[in-house]
Amino acid sequence: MSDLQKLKKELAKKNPEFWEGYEKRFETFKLGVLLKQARIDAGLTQEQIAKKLHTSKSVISRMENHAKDIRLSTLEKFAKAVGRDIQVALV
Amino acid sequence: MSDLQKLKKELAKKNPEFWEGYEKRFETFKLGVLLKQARIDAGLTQEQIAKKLHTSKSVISRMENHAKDIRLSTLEKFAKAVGRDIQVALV
DNA sequence: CACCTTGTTCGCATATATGCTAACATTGAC
DNA sequence: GTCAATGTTAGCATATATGCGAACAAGGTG
Repeated sequence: MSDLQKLKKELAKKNPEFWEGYEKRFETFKLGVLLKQARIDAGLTQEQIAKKLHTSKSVISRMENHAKDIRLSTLEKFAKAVGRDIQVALV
Repeated sequence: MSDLQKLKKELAKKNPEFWEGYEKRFETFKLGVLLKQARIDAGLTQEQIAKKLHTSKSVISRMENHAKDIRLSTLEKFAKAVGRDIQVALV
């Protein structure tokens, strides 16, 4: 077991409610960062993307911050708006 | 001939009108094939996966046949059940 | 200071995926 | 032929993402 795993386990014991669902939040975080970075790389603001997709900036913000349970079709729309495409793989 | 080509041919034979608007459905089709192949590679039936995920086989069948608007969390559950994980990239 | 841009969050209505059961088709074994 | 295993589809109820407007916060600029 790695040191990180040991630390997690120890902390989970001391403070269960925080570590409940930790991994899930991390995945969300990662994908959100990916989306945000793609948008910034494209040189666009949330509002500009919103306009491209005929929606509002609040929708874009939510996508970047709560991306875990996003639908593939929604993710694809975002990708197109920043001039990219999505690729899904089972690894 | 690739498996995909074989499958296409088989489907075309069974259901000629399937090819109306084929391109529109191709993305869905591809992901469905990916899921099905992953399941078969893992040596599992739809019902066995259903049991792992505490759900029913009809749900699994629908995932493999209408995968376009699947949620990432749902896709991830499927992946775990076949001993894999998902990877999403913007390309 | 006021003002503007950008981004976030909340509440609500709507759209759609998900989960279930039952019926049905197909294939293979006997 | 019957039977069992596997997969597909349809209808319905429920869960949840999506879309929207408004309010709010932070940062920059005059």
